Amino acid sequence: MNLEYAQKQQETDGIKSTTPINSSDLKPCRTSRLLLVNNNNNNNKDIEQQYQHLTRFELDGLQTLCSLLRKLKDKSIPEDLIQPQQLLESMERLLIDHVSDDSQLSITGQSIIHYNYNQQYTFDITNNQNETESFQGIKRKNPDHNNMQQSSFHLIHPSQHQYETLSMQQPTTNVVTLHPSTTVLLSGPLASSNSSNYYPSHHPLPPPQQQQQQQQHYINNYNQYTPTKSPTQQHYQTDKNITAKDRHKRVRCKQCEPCCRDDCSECVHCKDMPKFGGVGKMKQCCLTKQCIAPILPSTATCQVCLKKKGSRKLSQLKPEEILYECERCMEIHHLPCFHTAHSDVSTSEGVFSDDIPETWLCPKCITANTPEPPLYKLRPIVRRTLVTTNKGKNGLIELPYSDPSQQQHHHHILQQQQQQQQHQQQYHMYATNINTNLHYTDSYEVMENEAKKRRLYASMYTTNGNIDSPGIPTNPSSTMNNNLVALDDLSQSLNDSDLYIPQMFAV
DNA sequence: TAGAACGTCAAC
DNA sequence: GTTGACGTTCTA
Ligand SMILES: [Zn+2]
Ligand SMILES: [Zn+2]
Ligand SMILES: [Zn+2]
Ligand SMILES: [Zn+2]
Repeated sequence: MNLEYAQKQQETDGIKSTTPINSSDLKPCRTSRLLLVNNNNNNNKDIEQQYQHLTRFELDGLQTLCSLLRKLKDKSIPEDLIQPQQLLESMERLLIDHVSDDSQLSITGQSIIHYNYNQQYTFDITNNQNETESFQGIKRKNPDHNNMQQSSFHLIHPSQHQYETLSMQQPTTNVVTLHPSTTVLLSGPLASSNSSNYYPSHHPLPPPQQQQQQQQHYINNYNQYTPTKSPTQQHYQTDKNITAKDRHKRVRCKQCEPCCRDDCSECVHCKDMPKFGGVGKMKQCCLTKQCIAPILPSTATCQVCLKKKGSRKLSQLKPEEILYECERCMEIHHLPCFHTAHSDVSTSEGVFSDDIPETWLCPKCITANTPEPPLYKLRPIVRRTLVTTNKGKNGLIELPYSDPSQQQHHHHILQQQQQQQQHQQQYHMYATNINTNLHYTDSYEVMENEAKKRRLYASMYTTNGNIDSPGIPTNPSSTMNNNLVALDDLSQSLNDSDLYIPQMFAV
């Protein structure tokens, strides 16, 4: 079977060389860019029974992902991945199963991401008004294996003021959705897997009638969701509504790996700096130390309660104290404040970003179906992060050698962070924006710490270790078909120039 | 349209 | 007040 797939691939002459990017391969659902699997939820049976075709993007991306992971072998395996080999094999089987998929049939307008809501955990927290409310934390992992560094909390049903537990279920089918975004057009393979990973907090299946309407909507408005130009050429109606004033400034996190670097003294921005003999006209930060996790400034203000973010670190904040900026409408809210102000928006749910801290897609914009702005409309610092993750070949950006003492230092910081997080767990079990606080011990880990990568892998399986893969040998060298890996060598294509990106995306 | 320039803001 | 640099406009 692997051979068959490889042969078909040869017919298409590979991903990188000639496979055209067909706009019809783009799926309308643009917030679902993460790799997820169907589960056992009874509510989803009707969906499960339908065969889900994958797009060319999804297949190409998946194949490239498999290819890259194969090459990495035992390196850089996310710690929350229980059975990486089985996962990889499952992905490769998936490729084979879907090799004959029809891209046209993959456009259904229906979400194929589903969750299990069986398990719920309730916590009592105190909100800004010192009133105690019941929240329910969403967890991605099996509680037994869960630690807070890997879990996330997600807002659901704003009107209900609830957080709900989520647990990925073991897949019963190998249906995977990996929706492309416009950033795909800008980047190489796998861009769709890490461009801007949002994970939905709660996604109840709409009633059939609503589903049909939704589907019809996508069909009727397909062009709206299908870029026919490059992202920088697109113009959206919402452009006029969002002015510069709505664009709240972001500042560097001072914690991510690039932030920890020194100025390189060689890039154009460094050369312009007075300290390197320049005249200081450009006033931009060094190209090699551009932050990949820009945060809201301390002056950011909740639109409802008007409280400022203040100088406290994100890790010190209770969940209800964290400000979130919507990537579409640019509004900034505390979650409870959003509930209060928009209790009418109950048909949709917030979706949180794994890429940019303190960022989400607010229920209002989801309900309003606000189109995703083109990349060039994003704030440069945010755009940079999204593009950089793509530009970095699936996040695996090649980083300069750092001496062991430095690594020890960072490791120390990491340990401190973990202790702090454990302390925090005792009070806020679902407060986990930790994933956005990037700390690292080596160059690979820094990228892995970006939750999008980890979740991409981890979401394939549950953490209970009960992975159903009978008959699948685990020895990669003997069972893994190298034909699947033969298409490219991403690490080979990495070089220093990848670290430099044009101003359009760099600044 | 990409890169240069600069007003202005955030951090210190 | 000073420094760094974000977001936008300007320009070739
Ligand atoms: Zn530099
Ligand atoms: Zn940073
Ligand atoms: Zn507020
Ligand atoms: Zn919004």
